[in-house]
Amino acid sequence: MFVLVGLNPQQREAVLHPEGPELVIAGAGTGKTRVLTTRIAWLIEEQGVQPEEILAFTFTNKAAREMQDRVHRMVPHAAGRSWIGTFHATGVRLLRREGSRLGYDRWFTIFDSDDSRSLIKRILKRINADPKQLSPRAVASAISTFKNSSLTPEAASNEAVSRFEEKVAEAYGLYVTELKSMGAMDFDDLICNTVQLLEEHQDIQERYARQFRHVLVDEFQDTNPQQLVMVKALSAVHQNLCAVGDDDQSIYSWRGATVENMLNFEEYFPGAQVIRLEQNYRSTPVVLRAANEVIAHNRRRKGKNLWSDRSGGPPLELWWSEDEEDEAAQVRDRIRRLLAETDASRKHIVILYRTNAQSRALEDALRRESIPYQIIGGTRFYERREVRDLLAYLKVILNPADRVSLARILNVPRRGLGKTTSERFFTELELRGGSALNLLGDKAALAATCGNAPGKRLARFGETLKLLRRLAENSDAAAVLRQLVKAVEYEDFLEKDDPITADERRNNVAELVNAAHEFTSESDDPSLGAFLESVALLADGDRVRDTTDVVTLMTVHTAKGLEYPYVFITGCEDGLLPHASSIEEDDAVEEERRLFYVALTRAQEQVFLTSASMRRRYGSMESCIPSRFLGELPEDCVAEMTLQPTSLFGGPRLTEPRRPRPEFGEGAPRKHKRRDTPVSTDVMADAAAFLKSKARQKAADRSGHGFSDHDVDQSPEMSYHVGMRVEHEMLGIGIIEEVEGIGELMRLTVSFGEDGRKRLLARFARLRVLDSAAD
DNA sequence: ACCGCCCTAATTTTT
DNA sequence: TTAGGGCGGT
Ligand SMILES: Nc1ncnc2c1ncn2[C@@H]1O[C@H](COP(=O)(O)OP(=O)(O)OP(=O)(O)O)[C@@H](O)[C@H]1O
Repeated sequence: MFVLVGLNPQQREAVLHPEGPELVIAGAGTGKTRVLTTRIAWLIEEQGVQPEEILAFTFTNKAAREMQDRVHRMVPHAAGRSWIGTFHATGVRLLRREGSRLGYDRWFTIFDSDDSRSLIKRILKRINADPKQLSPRAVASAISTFKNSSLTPEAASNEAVSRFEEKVAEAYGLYVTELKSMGAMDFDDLICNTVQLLEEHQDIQERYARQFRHVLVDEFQDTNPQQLVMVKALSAVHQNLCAVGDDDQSIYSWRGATVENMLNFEEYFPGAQVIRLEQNYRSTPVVLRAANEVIAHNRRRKGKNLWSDRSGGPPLELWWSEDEEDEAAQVRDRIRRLLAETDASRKHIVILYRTNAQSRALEDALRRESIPYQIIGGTRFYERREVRDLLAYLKVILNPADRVSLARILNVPRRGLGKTTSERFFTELELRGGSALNLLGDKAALAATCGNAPGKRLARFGETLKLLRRLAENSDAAAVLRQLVKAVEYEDFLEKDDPITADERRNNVAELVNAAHEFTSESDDPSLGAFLESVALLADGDRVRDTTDVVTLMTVHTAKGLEYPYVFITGCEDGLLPHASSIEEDDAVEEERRLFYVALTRAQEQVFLTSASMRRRYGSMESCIPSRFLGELPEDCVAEMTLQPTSLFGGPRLTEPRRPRPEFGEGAPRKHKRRDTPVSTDVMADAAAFLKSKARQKAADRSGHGFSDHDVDQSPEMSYHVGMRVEHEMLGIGIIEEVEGIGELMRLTVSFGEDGRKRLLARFARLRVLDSAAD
């Protein structure tokens, strides 16, 4: 059985599992995905299962494509016939076919989160919600939670205990009705409506459950309750479910995923066989030990026993830096050295971070030195304004009932249809019901509701839409898009709108046209609807190119399931990783730790960790402390490459240096030394000795004070710290509550007793230091 | 209806 | 730092 070659006995057992539910629970890099793929090949090749009798769920479309390709390679005649896709893509596929049973058109519109948000915004305005209390964002996430726990608007309304919750429930109700009336589904609907379809229509459920003799799920730890229902329903007849996952890699609980799906597997699927894989094939033992050690700090977990028979491996390198620019320079220099000194090429290197905002500095550093890179995620291509405008047009062309998209394009490019006209038009439209195209074609009605001149302009706009709609009936997506750009003179609009950015935005338009072309030539359904669907379902991970030789940048979340020889984990600071919003809760910190674990276990050869002592946030500098997770790494796995600069404000040193520091002998123990000596000279000297690189110097110079020793201990503005008693000429005596920024930009929040709190620019405040608070 | 100015709030993570 | 909303002038 050729497909089994090279598998270890446990993997083999998992692949060859005969019938009934099976759970493969195993740590990172143990070959779970490989088992899943091989099992599909084996089922088809050896068990006589037809490719279309197989349903497999992956986390991204790219993973699906890869799985499809690999199965294809192992079993050529199976090409493209199995159902392999994400939960969302599979939901869409079922809903396109059977959605009419729920009252949806075959080409229902898929709302992305942005569309949902605009709809919610409109609804909140309509119900006079205070935008300060009810942000569209919060309501959107509440609605998502409702949907994922299959709570209807009525139920939500009944359960509401506060005025606030009532409003949210009200908005939820309107949102659901509006969506339905527009013939649109949001992301959650793609799952929830599928579940509804299967639950309410036995015949459909039975038909598909009978068809799918085998159901397989990758990354099972990150599925949500609705997805579990979907899996159950679709595997109900044959009960052949193979799920693989790793509870230590559950990192999406914030969007409703629950690891309980996996931990209670045997309860949900009685008689399930559980198989564990313990040999890691990906990483060096050093990386593995580091990862194991860190994750062992989580209390809520079923332990694992991961091992590797690879030998040796370089230690994890830990680089302390001054700020994010400095950090980026270190990363860039280290990459240069990797490329020069090892046989690594750029595509073997990934730079990971917790938040997309962190990519900026890294990107700048790489660009300056012309190291080619790709950024995955962040402000995605399909989120650019010009791209979204055009997509909105396409959505309206396909589905004129989509009022959210219609509202977006009504006056883009500007055609004299401003706020007033827009409001009148939509009020009338909602009053009448029916298609927007009907109203746009009714000149008398338009004139009556919006006035003569605006009415004419609306009618003209309607004509354009109708023309394009007719075109779309028998042309492909690319043709429609090209005609659209011409018809609305979109490029002229870009030029007029802002000549400075016009070029770049025109490029984005060209890129979109290009993407449509590519789609139409590659897809077996080149229609507009199919194109819009592919865009809506596109995941960040899908955009990872692994054929071109470039360094890759992405968030840790996006990196799940991938592997790279060299992994840089940047921003290892408390507040970032673990993220500030998770620090309060133990469970949340554990999820952050899993995130760190995921990051570490992406590495095949070596990990590089960076941690900055200051970081720009919202424009002003804030000091950072090292990530608590760094302290959880086994000492002998880590090599510190730079000295840990102490925060200018005497920030705590969470981790002790791991190596004797030749320059400074043993180094005085200063574990808990802080506050009493805000800026100790020897610490500054330590730092100064290390701050040699040009980038560092430059950054320091720009922020108004270099680390050159002469202004270190005299400059008064550097020695403010929280808890200090100070005197102000006018305001009197106060206590410093907060220190933000450095140098000229340093701002202090000082509490002056009865007189309240003041935020002062340290440079101008002329404060006299009375004394420091005792620790 | 449109434009430009100022203010503010916000960045976790994504299908 | 930046995007989006509110406001007031044209
Ligand atoms: N039996 C084996 N022999 C050699 N290499 C293997 C074997 N099984 C898996 N591998 C390799 O180990 C690496 C990790 O495999 P895979 O991605 O399937 O693991 P995983 O358990 O899904 O990891 P993760 O949970 O981190 O996503 C891959 O490069 C794969 O080719």
